[in-house]
Formats: sequence, C-alpha cells, structure tokens
Amino acid sequence: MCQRYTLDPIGNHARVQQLRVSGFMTKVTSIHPAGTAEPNRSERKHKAILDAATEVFLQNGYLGTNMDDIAARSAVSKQTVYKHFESKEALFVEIVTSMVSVAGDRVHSQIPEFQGSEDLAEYLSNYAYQQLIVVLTPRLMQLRRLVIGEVSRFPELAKVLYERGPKRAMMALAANFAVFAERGLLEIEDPAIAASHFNWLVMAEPVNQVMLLGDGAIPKLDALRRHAEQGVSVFMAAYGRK
Amino acid sequence: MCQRYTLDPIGNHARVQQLRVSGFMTKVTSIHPAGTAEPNRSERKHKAILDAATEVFLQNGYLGTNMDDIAARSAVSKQTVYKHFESKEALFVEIVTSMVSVAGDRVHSQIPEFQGSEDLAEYLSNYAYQQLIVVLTPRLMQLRRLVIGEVSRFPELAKVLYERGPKRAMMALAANFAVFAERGLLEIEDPAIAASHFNWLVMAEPVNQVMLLGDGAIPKLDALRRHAEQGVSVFMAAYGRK
DNA sequence: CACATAGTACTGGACAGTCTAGTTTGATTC
DNA sequence: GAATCAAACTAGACTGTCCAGTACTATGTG
Repeated sequence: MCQRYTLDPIGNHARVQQLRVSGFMTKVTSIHPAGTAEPNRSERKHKAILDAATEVFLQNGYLGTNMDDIAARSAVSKQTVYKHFESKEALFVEIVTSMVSVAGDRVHSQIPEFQGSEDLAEYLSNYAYQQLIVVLTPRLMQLRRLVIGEVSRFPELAKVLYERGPKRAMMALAANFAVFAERGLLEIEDPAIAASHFNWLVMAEPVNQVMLLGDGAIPKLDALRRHAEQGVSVFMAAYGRK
Repeated sequence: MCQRYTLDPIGNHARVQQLRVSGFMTKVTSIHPAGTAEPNRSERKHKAILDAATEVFLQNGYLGTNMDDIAARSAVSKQTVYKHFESKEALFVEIVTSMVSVAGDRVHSQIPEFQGSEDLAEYLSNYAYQQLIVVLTPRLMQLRRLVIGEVSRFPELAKVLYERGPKRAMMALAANFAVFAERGLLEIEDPAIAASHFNWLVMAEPVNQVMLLGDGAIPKLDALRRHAEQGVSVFMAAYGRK
C-alpha cells in the first residue's frame, strides 16, 4: 500500500541519472581567475535546486514537500527540476545521502590529535566539546528528525545515517581508546563499549532534548562546555587509571 | 505555508467532542456477567477506529495516512469516523497523547522499590534492565519516530513526549538518587545530572540503534541484561562510595 | 544552430471532508 | 411479542483541492 524505497546505486534511477550527469560533464567547467570554479548556468541551476529542496525537505518532510514549491524557491521552472532530477524520490535520496556524508566527514575531521604531554581528561573534554558543537546544529538536528521520521519509507537512508554518523564516530573513538589503553592511560576491557559509553554520556542528553524540543533547545556554548566536562569526569572515573 | 497545530484542550475541538461524548454516556454501559464492561456498538466502533488509526499512523506517519484507509481497516464507514473524531488532526493528536501517557505510566509503574538489604549495584542493574525492556518495544520506538518526524508540524506533541517520557523518568530517578546520597550509598553532587548520566548510559545506545536501524535491531533480553550491567558499572565507578 | 530554460497548461490520481438515502440497533411502550 | 422511535451506522457518490509528473511553445544563451 505504501511504497518503500531502497537505495539502488546500479538500478534504473542511477543509470538514467548517470547518463544525464555525463551530459553535464561534456561542458568543461571554466576556471575563474581566482582559481575557483566558475559554474555555468546549468550548474548554477542544479545547485539552486539542491539548496531550495534541502531547505524545504528539512522543514516539511518528504510528503509535506511539493515540487512546485521547490521550483519556485530555486527560481527555476518545474521542467528544469525534472531535467536535473529524475523524481521527487531521487532528489530526496540524493540530498539526504549527500548531507549525511558531508556531516559525517565534518564530525570526523574535527577530531583533535592527542599530544602525549597534555592531561588526558582535558583532551577528552575538548574532544567532547568539539563533537557537541559540530553535531548540535539546527541543520544536523533537522536532518536527524527527517531521517528518523522516514525510517519506514526509506530504511536505507537511516542505515546510512547510522553508519556515517554515530557508528563511525564511535569506531574512531574506540580506536583511540585502544591506543590509550595500550599506553596505560586508560583501563579498558572493550574499547567499543567504552566508546559507546563516552559518546552517549556526552551526546545523549542534549541530542535527545533538541530532537524533541526543537532547535531552540540547543544549549549555549558554555553549557555545552560544562556538559562535556561532567560527562568526561564520569567516564574517567570508570575508565581512568586507578 | 505549512500548518502548525497546537494542543487545545479547551478549544473548539474539545468542546464539540464533549457534547458528543455526553450523548454517548446517556446510554449506560451494561455490565457483563463476568463483571467486565460490555461495550455498546458505539464504544466498540470508537475503539476499532482508534486501534486501526494507531496502527496506520505508526506505520505511515501523519501525512502518509489517509482516512479512507482507517475507515476500511476499522470496518466502519468514513462517516462514522467523522462522527467520532472531528478531523484527521484531532484523531492523530488524541492517539499520540494517549499513547504517550499510557507508555509514560507503564515506564513509571515499573520502578522497583529498593530493599535496604540488597546490593545497590544489583538493584540499579535490575532497574535499568526493566526500563530497557519496557522502552525497547516496537510500539514505543515507532511512536518515538512518529513524534520526532512531526516535530515541526506538531511541536506540542513532542514536548509532551519529552516530559512524560525521559524527563519524568529522570526526575523519578533523581529523587531516588537523592535518597541514596542522603543515606551515604552514593556520592552525588547533583542528582539531576547523575540521573541523566545513568539514564543515557543505559538507554542511549540501544534506543539510538533501534530508532535508525528499525525494530529488527531491538536487542534480545540477555543482551539487554549485559548492557544494563555495563552501564551500571560505569555509573557506580563514578557515583558509588569510594 | 543546439540546447537549456521559462512559463504555463494539462493529466491523472489521491485525499480530506461532506452529503444523501437508506439500514441497523436497541431501548421504550403498548 | 409487536410497534415505534431516535441515534448510530453503511455505502458510496461528490466537491474541492493538492500534487507528481508531462507536454508544448516561446525565449534565451553559449
């Protein structure tokens, strides 16, 4: 009764899209004096559509969004929208997967390196604080709400978000913890479990609040700082050297 | 552009509904031999509609649900649906608020009493285990997804879920912790923070997984038991008597 | 010229909510 | 037990609106 979409990277959509995209690429993007790419008209429109659609999907959800609105907001005719994206579904999937990847990379790249000399608790505190700042943005929280609300219609998208989001973060963390344990800085039996404990001591409370109470509930920086420190102190009590 | 609904317990909807309900009540519900209430036709239909609508809303979301489907599934004419509920919106709000309340009460009533004699860690472990079992059900996880997905359309519903769910649980927990601290069983500065740490050490990882990976990711009982113990052991390391 | 785009009308289908005409239920009364 | 009556109900047609996706013509643009 209610369609269930799956990501289908070698299926019809992707193939058709591929053909269209290669069409794009025949015109070589000219290079701007400053060195930045000077997007031609088609590329500008493409981006305008993506930007507008992102906004609308995040705000209204998949079903709550209509293509006429996207066309109007991107100042483009509806026909042009369909020239660039095969369907509403394809547009949605592309936007969400792309946002998830970008966000996942940003979270990942934000990880500071541990300088052997500093205090471990302080390092972890900064780490936690950075993660909180990157994750607790309206954009990311809206994305999370959107994907969670569409789990039954787009289960693959949620899986991707899980893997490029919390799972990836916790695996990176676990790898770090394993090193710290090796060096005798932490006492850890299972680095994966310790990573989960760390991650959720830090993230769970504010993320849960913002998910339900809205972006207005995003805490201020000093509150995040304190929150990070409190979480880390519990973590250190359990996993620090006795 | 996109309607935003608010809960309006003394507004038009409620008043109209009240009139209709009093009509119901003129006919006194007859008493079954066994002592259970024998619902008359109207009450049976009312419940059938609620049950069907619950199923469909949880599965397909608010916009993904249509009233014809609800009528068909409850084996009732569409007119009857509108006799019992003023609108799709009213039906949705009633279902969600009612589920949230029922679930909140169930979680709350599941709290065991601490017998002074037993081991505190063991008690907390059982406590955590019970909460996990009650919360990690398909129904509750679907409800959570539904409400989160509708935050921008129905912000009040999400607020209610937050308050009757995690907030209430953590406040009960904090009250308990304050007593334990008083008795010298735990070392706690701020019971609310300790409660948040406890709650999320236990709940965050599985809830997050199930929210994104679907109800198939609900862990088995023995895994929940282990998970509860691991969370509690971290908690005790931080807040137990040194 | 070739191709992308604008603008706009159109198709086909879905859906919330209403309307109507007739039927069922169950309590009351004779 | 039969007649009566009001409220609840069914079935399905109907309205008005919304919307994904298409068609077509005219207008830029490289």
